[in-house]
Amino acid sequence: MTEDGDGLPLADRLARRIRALLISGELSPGQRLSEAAFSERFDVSRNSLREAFRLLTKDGLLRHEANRGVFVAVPSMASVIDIYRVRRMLECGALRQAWPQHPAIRVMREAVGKGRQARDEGDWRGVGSANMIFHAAVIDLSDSARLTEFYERISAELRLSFGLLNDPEHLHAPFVDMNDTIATLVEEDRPLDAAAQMETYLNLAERTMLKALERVPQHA
Amino acid sequence: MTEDGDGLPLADRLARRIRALLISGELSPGQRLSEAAFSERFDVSRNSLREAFRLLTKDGLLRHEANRGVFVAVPSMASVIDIYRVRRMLECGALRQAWPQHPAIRVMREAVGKGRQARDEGDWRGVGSANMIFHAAVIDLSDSARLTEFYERISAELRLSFGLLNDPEHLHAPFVDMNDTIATLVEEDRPLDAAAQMETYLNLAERTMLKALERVPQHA
DNA sequence: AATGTCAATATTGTTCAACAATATTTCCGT
DNA sequence: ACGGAAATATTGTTGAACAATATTGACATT
Repeated sequence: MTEDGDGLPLADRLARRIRALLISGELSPGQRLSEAAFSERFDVSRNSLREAFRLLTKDGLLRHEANRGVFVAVPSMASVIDIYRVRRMLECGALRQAWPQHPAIRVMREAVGKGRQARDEGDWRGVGSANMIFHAAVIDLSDSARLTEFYERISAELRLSFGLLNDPEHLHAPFVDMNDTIATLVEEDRPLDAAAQMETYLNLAERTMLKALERVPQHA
Repeated sequence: MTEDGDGLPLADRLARRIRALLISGELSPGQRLSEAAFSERFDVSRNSLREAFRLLTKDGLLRHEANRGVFVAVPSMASVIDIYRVRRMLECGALRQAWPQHPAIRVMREAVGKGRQARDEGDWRGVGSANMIFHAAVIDLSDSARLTEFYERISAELRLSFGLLNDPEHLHAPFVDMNDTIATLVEEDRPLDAAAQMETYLNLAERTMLKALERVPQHA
C-alpha cells in the first residue's frame, strides 16, 4: 500500500516526503527550512536536498530568497483568490464537456458516498479527504494528464492555506450534498447544469475560505 | 533589454538558457544531454546543471531515465492532443469570462497587427511569434498568475512539437485573420462568440498540426 | 535606553573530487 | 556472425571546501 517510489531519484522521493510534511501542517507557513538541518534530518547530502527544494519551489509550496534560504510559502488572500479562479476554470470546464459514461464519474460517486459516511460519523478529516478525491475526479473528466498534474499542484497549495485555519475540516462538511448534486447532474447528462452548480459551489467555498482566513492573526 | 536574470540562482538561469535552446530547435527531440558535456559547455558544475535539468524535466521539456540520463522530450501525437485539450480549456475559458475593457485586449489587438504585417512581408517567423503573443494575452484575460505560468509551460512544450516539422511557420499564417475575429468579438462584448470562435480555431490548428506531424519520419 | 558601526559567526551558492551502481562498448572465443 | 565477459563511461549521491552574503553580537556614541 505504501508506494515508496523506490525507483525514483532521491530528490523526487525527498520532495514527496517534504510535500507530505507541508500539507499535513507539520511545517508552518513562513518557517525557514535550513539546508543543514534538513539534510541531517533526512540523512541525505545538501546537494540532493537542494534539488528537492527546487522542485517544491517550482510547485509554489516553498519560497526561495537569494542567499537567505527557502521558506514554507505563506498563503495570502491573493493566492487563495487566484487558486479559486483556476479551479473555476478547470473544474467547470471539465464538467461542461463531461460525458455521462466517463469512468471518473464512478470515482466521484464513490467519493460522495465516503464523504457522506465520514460526515455522519463526525470524521471531519475523512470528509476533507473525500472532498479532495471528488474534485480530483472532476478534473479527470477532462482526460488530460497535464491538467491532472497541474491540479495536483494547485490542490497542494490550497491545502497549505487550509493549514493556517484553526478549524479547517469543518469547512468541507456543508459541501458534501453539493457534490452529490453535481455528480447526479453529470450522470443525468446535464453537463451545463453541473458546471453551473460547480461554479456556485466554488464561489461559496472561496468566500468561506476567505472569511475564515480573515481572522487568522499573523501573516508573517 | 537583455534581462539576464542576474539575481536568480544559477540553476534557474541555466534552465532558461537550455529552454531557449530547446524551443529554438538547437537541441533535437530524443537527443541525449550528457551531464559532463553540458556542464563543460556552460562552465558550471555538474550539480548545478542537474538542478536545471530537474526543473526542465518537471516542465515536460526533458525526459529523465534512471541511470541513463536526460533526453530532449520527443513530442508525440498523444502529447499534442493533450496540449490542445488544455488550450481549449484555458483559452476558451478565459475568453468566455472576458470583460471588454481588459488591458490584455490591447495586447491581443497589437499582436494581430504585428501578425498581419509580418504575414504581408512574408516573415513567417514573425507571424509565429505574434501568434504566441496573442494567445498568451488571451490567457492573461483570466487574471491568474498560475494560469499564465502554466500556459507558458504548455506553450514551450508545443513549440517543441513545432520543432519536429520541416516547414513549421507556414502553419500559423492562416490563423492571423481568425485572431482578428476573436479580438473583435471580445471588444464587442460577445465573449461567448469569441470562445466559440477560439474553439473552432483550436480544433483546426490541432488537426493541421497532427496532419503535419503524421508525415514526420522517425519518432525515435 | 536607543542607535550605529564593525568584527565574528553562520548560512547559502557553487564547485570539485570521489566512489558505488548501472549502462554501454569492446573484445574475444566459438 | 554471435554470445558473453571484461573494460569503459555515465549517472547517482556524497562529502568537503571556499567565496559571497546574511545574521548576530559586542562595543562605542549620543
